[in-house]
Amino acid sequence: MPKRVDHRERRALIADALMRVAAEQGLEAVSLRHVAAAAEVSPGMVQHYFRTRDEMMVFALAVVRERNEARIRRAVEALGATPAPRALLRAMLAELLPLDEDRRADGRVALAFLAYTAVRPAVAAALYDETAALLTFVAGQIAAGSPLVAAGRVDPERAAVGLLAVMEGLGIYVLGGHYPPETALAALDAHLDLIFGPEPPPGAVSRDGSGRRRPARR
Amino acid sequence: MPKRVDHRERRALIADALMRVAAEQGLEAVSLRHVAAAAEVSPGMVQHYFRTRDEMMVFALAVVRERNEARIRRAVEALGATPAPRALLRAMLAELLPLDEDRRADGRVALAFLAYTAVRPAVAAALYDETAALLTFVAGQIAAGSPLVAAGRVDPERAAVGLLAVMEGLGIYVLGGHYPPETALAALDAHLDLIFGPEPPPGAVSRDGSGRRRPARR
DNA sequence: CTTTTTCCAATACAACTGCAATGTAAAACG
DNA sequence: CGTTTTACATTGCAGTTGTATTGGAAAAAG
Repeated sequence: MPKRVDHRERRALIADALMRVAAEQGLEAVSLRHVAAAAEVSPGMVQHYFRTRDEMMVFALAVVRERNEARIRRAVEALGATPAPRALLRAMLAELLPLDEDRRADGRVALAFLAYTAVRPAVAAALYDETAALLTFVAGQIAAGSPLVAAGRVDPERAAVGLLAVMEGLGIYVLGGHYPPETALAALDAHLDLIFGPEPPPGAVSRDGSGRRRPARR
Repeated sequence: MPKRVDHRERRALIADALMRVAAEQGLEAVSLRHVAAAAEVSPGMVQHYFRTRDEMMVFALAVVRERNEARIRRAVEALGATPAPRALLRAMLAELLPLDEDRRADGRVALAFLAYTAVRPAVAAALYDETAALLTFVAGQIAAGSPLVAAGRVDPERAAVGLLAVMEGLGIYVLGGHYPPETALAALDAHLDLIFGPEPPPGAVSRDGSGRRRPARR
């Protein structure tokens, strides 16, 4: 056997360059030569690891998903064991919002892929599982943490759909520059207020570390 | 003066073809020749009315905005005079969701433009005003219609941001095929339930024609 | 009629695209 | 050592892109 290189490392290097190109100029600018230039390698090398452009796209989409997953995991683990459901959800969803430049860049790519998969149903299927998994997790947290569920005022699954939609929508508005990050966070907290109901009466012990109930205006 | 044709009509014809191309194959497939073929005219004619591709894009973006605006207007006017705020919002937002094939097609184009403008900040500014106007309108309806506002449990502006985000996010999930339309509608209704609070006690007259509180599961 | 102005068609061109084919260097194996 | 297999680099090619240019047809104005 001849010269051996770490295949995964090379692909990661290229995918990284691809992400930069896509974040800066959009997915339509992702071409063999552009990516090669961004990665500072020869076009031939890119072609060696990705025989076709579609192959590159599929891999890049997987990278986007992995990054999101890693973000979620990190945010959740940072909370320690047995965090309060509301704090958990808040940390998780806030982590997925494009609140700094890194996440903005990833968000632009993710948005581009959303549009990309909208006209390529075959590729879109790769995203179903992620959403479904996230959905049942969020629904579980709501069911476990919101007193309004027992009162029959909140349906966990429907609320989870809405909560994820809020996150997604806020992300898009922030990416588009319609809202500043603080507004998005405020809206997210307000929505969590709605789902988890008013604060318990004074005297009760609150284990919720995140949700001050009336943050300063704007 | 020579041969005279209706300039606006021609541009509308071309824009219509452009929308079809964009809806079926994505914005990146929108080229002079593709659009010309879809409109069944010569490429030269397209070039005569849109000297550059960017000019075409800008016009198409305006078309998308106009269609949305027209949809909103129609939905609102269909409710007659002085509709209940909640019913008004529900009709408006439901109209903006991609629930049938026409709206799905428009939605795909709108989504593509979202990604498009995300890497072209100059063009994105055209969308600010629309969101801002919609936002203040929605906030006003919430302030006028939700008893929770007076109780200090709901901040109209924040709730409006969240409500629009829910709509946007649900639209994206539906477009991506993650949820069927009914799930999106159910989540929208559930969210309106949260904002507008529980139904008034029996005996009070409800003028809300749309929001049954517990629609059948799935 | 002629002139003038608009509408549009056709063509040309340089730049780019994805992809295939070919060539070369080097490292592991026998 | 040589052989073989992998890793890349280079080049070529057909197709598409946006845009400029050119030319002609047709209609209104004189």
